[in-house]
Amino acid sequence: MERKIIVTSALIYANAPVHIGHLVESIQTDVWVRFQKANGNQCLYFCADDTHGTPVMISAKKAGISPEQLIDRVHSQHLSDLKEFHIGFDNYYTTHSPENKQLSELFYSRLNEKGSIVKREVEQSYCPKCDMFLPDRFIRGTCPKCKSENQYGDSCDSCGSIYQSTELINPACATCGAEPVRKTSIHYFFKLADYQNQLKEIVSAGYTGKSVANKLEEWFSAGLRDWDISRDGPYFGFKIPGEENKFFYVWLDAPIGYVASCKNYCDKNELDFENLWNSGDYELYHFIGKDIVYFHALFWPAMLLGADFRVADKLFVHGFLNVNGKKMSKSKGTFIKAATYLKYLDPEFLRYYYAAKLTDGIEDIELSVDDFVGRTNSELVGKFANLASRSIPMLTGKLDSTLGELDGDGKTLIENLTAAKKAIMENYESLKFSAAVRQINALADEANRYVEQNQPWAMVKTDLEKTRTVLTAIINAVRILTIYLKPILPKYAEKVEKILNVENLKFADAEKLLVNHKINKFERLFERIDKKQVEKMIEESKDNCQPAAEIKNEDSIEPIAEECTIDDFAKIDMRIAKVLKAESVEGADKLLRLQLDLGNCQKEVLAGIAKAYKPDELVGKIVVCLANLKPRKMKFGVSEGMILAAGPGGKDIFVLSADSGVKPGQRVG
RNA sequence: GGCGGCGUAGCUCAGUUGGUUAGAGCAUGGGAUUCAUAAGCCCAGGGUCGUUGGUUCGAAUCCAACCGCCGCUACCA
Repeated sequence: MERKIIVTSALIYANAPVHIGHLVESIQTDVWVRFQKANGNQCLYFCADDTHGTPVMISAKKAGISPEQLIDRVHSQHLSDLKEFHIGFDNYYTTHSPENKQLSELFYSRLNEKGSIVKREVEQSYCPKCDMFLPDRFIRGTCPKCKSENQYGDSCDSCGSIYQSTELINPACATCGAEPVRKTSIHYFFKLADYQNQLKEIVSAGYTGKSVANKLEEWFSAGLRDWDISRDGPYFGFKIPGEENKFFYVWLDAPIGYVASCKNYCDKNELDFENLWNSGDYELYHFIGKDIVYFHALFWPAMLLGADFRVADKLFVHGFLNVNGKKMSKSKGTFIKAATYLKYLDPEFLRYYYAAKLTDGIEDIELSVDDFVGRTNSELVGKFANLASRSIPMLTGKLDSTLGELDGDGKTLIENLTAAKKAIMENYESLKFSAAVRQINALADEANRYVEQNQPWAMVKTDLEKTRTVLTAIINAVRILTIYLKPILPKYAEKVEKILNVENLKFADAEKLLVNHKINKFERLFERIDKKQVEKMIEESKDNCQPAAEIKNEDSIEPIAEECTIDDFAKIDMRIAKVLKAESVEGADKLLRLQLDLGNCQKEVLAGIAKAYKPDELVGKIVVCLANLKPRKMKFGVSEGMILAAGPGGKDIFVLSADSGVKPGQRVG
């Protein structure tokens, strides 16, 4: 009987590009979804970008664009990267959507009606200059334990200790450098403890695997605390109904994004959302990493329960990715972006490698570069692709491209292959992909041994029809192995289907035989990895690993600022100035020291334009100077004003000038 | 400090309820081949299964302590 299944993988945060760590989960989920589909089940895969919160807001500010522009751009990058890895979403949406807003408000109002929301005053760090509350990650300072400088507000990278941001020595706002103050505000809290008993029931009914359930047991016995679900503005997110400057915390609307993505899909395809999500007709599973178990095993099901939505049947939790025995590292070049990988290597190699490593457990998985290269070349290329390559061209070249029938030995081989189907499918179903890959490899070994024992290359010289019989067995083996690998290698499977002149192989086809059938010309299925490609990829990752938002983009247009009056403008005294002298500043690579003639006075200005202009180019030039700017003491001297310029930065800075005729000292207005 | 997890060949990992000489792939060495993407086949070396005790006829497997790594959490049991 056909199963109906809805699957989600964790939403990807819109602050950075997709990297090979994200891909563990995308690939795990996609393989499982493709397995379900190839097994004749209906399976829908929903995901989205997680777009709200302070980090997105600040990244957008840094890039000089609006958060909406940032998340739009990142959304298309994410989706195209993931699609290149053949992640077959049925819908990849965004949390910044009307559906998500409406659902977030619905969840909130239902939770509120149940009395699960309370208000309470909290005291937090606040940056008076940026005019906003600061999450711990946006406070930097000296670690109170080991005195390392420039550490995050919650923990120290250097000694690993955990502390409160108030304990930091010399705390500073990460964006502007100002010292944060403590400030109180009313926050909304979700009373998680109200749902403790229901959550315990869900867990004991098998919501998670055993090791995660143990972890949850710890949390239960420690007691469930209220969860702070509001943030004060400015905050990029959804406004809390009835509030002017309060927003839902990003983690409130993020998981609702699963539901919103489903809703959006239903609306687009004229399906009944209630039936899909709430009726119980569909099995419902979330794939997540172990870092977000707390949210998905406690907050999220509690929210669903409180808002009268259906809770998922199971949580599938995986571990982290390590590369060469260590956490992914930007300095080592192992923090590899999906886009960088794609420049050098075939996405199916990574799919295969991850599948070969993934189990149903929460252990971290290890990507060892040497192992990756070795395994890809020996298994994917040497066993699977080569099995096709050593049989199919012989049939097309010497035997009219036509398969014959099987003899006794051939039948034995094929029966062994089909007999393994059940166990392989069970391993796919229970997320033991590594076991499935092992089994499939053993079958490929058997098929390669069969080739060796029958020596079609010798036989073809003496007995063509017997050779056809042998090749028919081998090519049927190729076909069955392809079926087994198809969830992992969809593109490879497509190529094989084309060569074998068959359509859309499914698991049900493993019992069928392809006999007396004409096939197409062979094409190479994979190219082996040259280790140099991997080295280049790692080399490139060493430099090129800035978050997407920090990459300057020339055509990004900053949104127009808040309205101001003519009086506001009058405060700003801009004057025409002539550059009398320009010199580089020793020890500073971005600054030039300019001597400006302002008609009745001169000013010395330090301008950050050294990357764009040489000193000589500026001498004699007419520029616009902000003349009444408070002088600022800098490391290299006092700057008495600033000159106006535009552009994204670096080499692309353009100093404003004026048409001929103006005189130094004239006011701009 | 507390709780949890992990520790099997140079590397990546299997090892089902305790049961013959602990397995696979990669890497290494040798051999026979040559259809194939320097692929495939056969053979070999390589492990005190973190350490030490215990339970048992029998332990990689169960128990305890310790060591090492990782995670959560913290002066509160």
